[in-house]
Amino acid sequence: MEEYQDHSLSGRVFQKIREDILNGKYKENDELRENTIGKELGVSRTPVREALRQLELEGLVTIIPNRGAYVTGISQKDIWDIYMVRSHLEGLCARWATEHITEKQLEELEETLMLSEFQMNRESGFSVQQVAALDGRFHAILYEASGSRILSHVLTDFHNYVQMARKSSIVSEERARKSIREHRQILRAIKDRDAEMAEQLANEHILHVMQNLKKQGYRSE
Amino acid sequence: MEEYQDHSLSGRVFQKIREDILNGKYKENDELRENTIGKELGVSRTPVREALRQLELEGLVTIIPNRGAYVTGISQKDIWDIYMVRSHLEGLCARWATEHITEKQLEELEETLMLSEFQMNRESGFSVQQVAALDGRFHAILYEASGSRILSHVLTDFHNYVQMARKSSIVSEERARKSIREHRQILRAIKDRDAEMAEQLANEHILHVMQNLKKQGYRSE
DNA sequence: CCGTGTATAATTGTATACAGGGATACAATT
DNA sequence: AATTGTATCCCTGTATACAATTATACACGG
Repeated sequence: MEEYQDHSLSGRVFQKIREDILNGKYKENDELRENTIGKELGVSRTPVREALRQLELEGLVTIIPNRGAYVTGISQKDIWDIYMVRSHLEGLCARWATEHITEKQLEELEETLMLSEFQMNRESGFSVQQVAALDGRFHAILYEASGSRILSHVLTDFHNYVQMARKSSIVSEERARKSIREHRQILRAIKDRDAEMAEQLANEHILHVMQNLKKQGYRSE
Repeated sequence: MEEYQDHSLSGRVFQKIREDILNGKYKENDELRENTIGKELGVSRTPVREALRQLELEGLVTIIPNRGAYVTGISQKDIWDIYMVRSHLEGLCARWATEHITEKQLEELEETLMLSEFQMNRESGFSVQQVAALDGRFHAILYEASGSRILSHVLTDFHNYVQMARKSSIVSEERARKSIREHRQILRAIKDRDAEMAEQLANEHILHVMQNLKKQGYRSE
């Protein structure tokens, strides 16, 4: 989708700065000087500027004209808010997906889910990385299946946000298993063409993820 | 909020191109050449580039590396989708606003609403421009009052989208009156600290706006 | 000692220059 | 005639240069 970013310098700079903000290298209110960042990354100011302007639009950076760019950061409350918003929208997404999903997408969901279940049952234990990637994939397919560019766009954005920001938080095995079971239920509802049920399940699924995060005592820094 | 844009050239270019996409000057799949646009606006390529990169993030433009920027546009379905998403989120927003609103914000809402009602009762007829502006203001205050940067951000974005895109559509006097009555009800629910009611009313409000638009036979081009 | 004003440095804003990739047109070959 | 190769032009990607604005330091006056 946005893979093109890898090909352009500004794209890579964009991703790098974004990462550095979300994982805390740049902290709240830090000043992001174009020259400094450029030298650090071995590029000129131009790509850095373009990246900063994009980050400004995403809300991660605040630009004061003729003054500079400052890290806005993303607070713990922001994370909770995103989960609340997501819970509503993932519900809507599951509903629409139920109505628009293609056979191919159903298969992809099934495959992703089976891989997840397989990962969880490996004797040698499961790879957190792998499970997280599969989780992301499951949701991404669902977004796509909603048939709504708009909805998909905003959900993908939010997903990225929390995905990166919660990397530090530990995912318990118990929660991982439960999460996959919930995915399974959602998929079943979609296959049954029960939009109402899919919506409710997806809605609750996000709330559960959030509750788990809260229980684990997530802290932003 | 984003008024700074007015001060920088790239900001103005950004707004200009965005406007020209939303009001149809640039049509779907049109190629946006940096040089051409730059010459049209009397600026160099640099601000144009920055603007295009930002628009790409907003989803209005698609950039193919080493090829160019193309208008993605916003279809009629996109508009409906936005209204559906908004209806969910405005509900959530009203709920949170009920819990977080300040006295000052309550007063601002009241004032905005009274001005709207005044506009509608003028003997010389009402100014569509004015009423639309007040409508926007009412919602903006509500977004702010939610106390959620995240929610406010996404709702503002969507509001701008449809605001600009539906400029062509005619707003009936009947609908305008009804809309203001609905605002009045929402405000009452918030004042009563009835979050449940506020959520439901705000939710329905957006759906009504959408239904009205549909009835008027909105067409994208 | 504090505030104000001015000069200077640093940083952003914009334009231009240069390098590289892709499209098009035309020629050559099959 | 069709397809492929190649040269050229145009456009984008990046760097650099120049202009404008803001921050900093220091001197001067109160």
